Amino acid sequence: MADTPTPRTTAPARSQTREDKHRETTVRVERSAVSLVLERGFDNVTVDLICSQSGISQRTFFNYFKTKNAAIIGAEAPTIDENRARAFIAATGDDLLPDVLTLLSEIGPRAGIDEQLFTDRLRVFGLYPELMHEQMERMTRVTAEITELVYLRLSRSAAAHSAGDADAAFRHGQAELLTHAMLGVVRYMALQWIQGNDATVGAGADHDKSRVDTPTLTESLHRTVELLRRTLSIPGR
Amino acid sequence: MADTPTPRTTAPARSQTREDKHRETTVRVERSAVSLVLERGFDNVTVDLICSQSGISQRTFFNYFKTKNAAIIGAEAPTIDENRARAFIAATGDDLLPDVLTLLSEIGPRAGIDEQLFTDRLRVFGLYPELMHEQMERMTRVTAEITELVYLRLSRSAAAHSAGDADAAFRHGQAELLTHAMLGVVRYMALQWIQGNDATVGAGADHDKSRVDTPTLTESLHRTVELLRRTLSIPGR
DNA sequence: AGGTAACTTGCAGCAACTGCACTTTAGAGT
DNA sequence: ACTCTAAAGTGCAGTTGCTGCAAGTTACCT
Repeated sequence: MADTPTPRTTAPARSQTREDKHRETTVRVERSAVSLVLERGFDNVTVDLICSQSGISQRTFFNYFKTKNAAIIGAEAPTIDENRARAFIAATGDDLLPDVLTLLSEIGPRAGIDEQLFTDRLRVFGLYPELMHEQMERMTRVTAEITELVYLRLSRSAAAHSAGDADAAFRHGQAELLTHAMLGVVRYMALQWIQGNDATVGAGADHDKSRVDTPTLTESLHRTVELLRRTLSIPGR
Repeated sequence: MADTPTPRTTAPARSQTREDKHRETTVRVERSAVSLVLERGFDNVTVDLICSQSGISQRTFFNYFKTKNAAIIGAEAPTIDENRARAFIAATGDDLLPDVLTLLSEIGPRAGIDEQLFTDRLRVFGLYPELMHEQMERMTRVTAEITELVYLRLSRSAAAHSAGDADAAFRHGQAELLTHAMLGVVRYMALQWIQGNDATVGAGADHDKSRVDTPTLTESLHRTVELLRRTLSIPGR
């Protein structure tokens, strides 16, 4: 993404460039939205409330976010990191499943995201499943891209012994199927993770807002992959 | 719920029992909604329009359906058929994957549904993915039940050589994971199917509303299972 | 300093949805 | 057949999410 290409002619240490301001208000509003939902419940939070809390007009709110929910679950549309995508295709063909999972789980939590906001949002997801579903739905928007990547990877590892059109079509089907199945697994992971987080939150007293032992994405990823491996060996016997 | 236990004292061939009427108007409104969306586009169909078309007041509409979308995608909450559930658990442990898939794909299209309405709705799903997502989301509501069933099935086939608590927990994890993964596969199937249907619809002229060669649920199910089998043998090598 | 385009905002309005109070009607008892 | 009651249908008023338009305000460039 190259965060600040600064195409401006003069690019000194300006105090408040336009984009900075935009990002700033975006996160400010999102924080307001999330914390308001947490403390008053979804139904008792109106857009107007979020607005006054964030110091913007309602009209501006809807310039920033398409919907009220978008402010809560996050404005940024989930996308795939170019580099990771490249790495994914280039990797050796053996550990496909875990690789796909990794790729998928990395489109959710974006890089430089506000830590507090992130965990709060997670708690919101735990409380209001519909919102999480919406988030998952947004993730499925990139299904096509993922499928393409999986297809490329499959083609790479199979290049040696098959190159017919039929095979290509077949592999495309595989890619699609695999992607959807793995998306389901990601959903499982997300649920597990949220549950785990909720538990630790519940266990620790209110004052303990410091970092508890969050299971780490990589950890639960490994666990899931292992479980998946052991599970999938069953049906074929 | 044993569809017509008729707890009434007098249960002769009454012309229009209360429930009959309710079901009747329900389907009437749903038909109006779906066909209106098809001919005018989602955004150009208001609840008021659907109401006047169906001869009910708006207030009544919202007594029948929770939301506008509910009228379009169908009011009936997807549930699992008791008998099928029983059969699923009782089945031999070998063909788990296809069985789960079958079970899942049968919670969508309900038994005695209006044929025309069904296919029209499918076309709507093709046109407006958000609606299909909503439908899928409703399906995921029964995740817990499915998971339980899968768990029971797993336990049955594994009963011989393991009964520890740890094993039970493990199997529960498996069940959950499997359910979510298979839900993803169902999503894949649904998409494939809709695509196929759209194609045939596009090919046939407008007047040809008779039954074309719809791929049949069982057919595409078999194909999917086969593909799944062949695909899953890859990652483990 | 001045100008232009982007950002912000108020306002007016539509559509989804809800609570409340009232009428209508189906179904049970007599 | 008549009544009585509870359920179902309806009108109305109000809230909330969201949009278009026409201004005002601000940032940035020359």
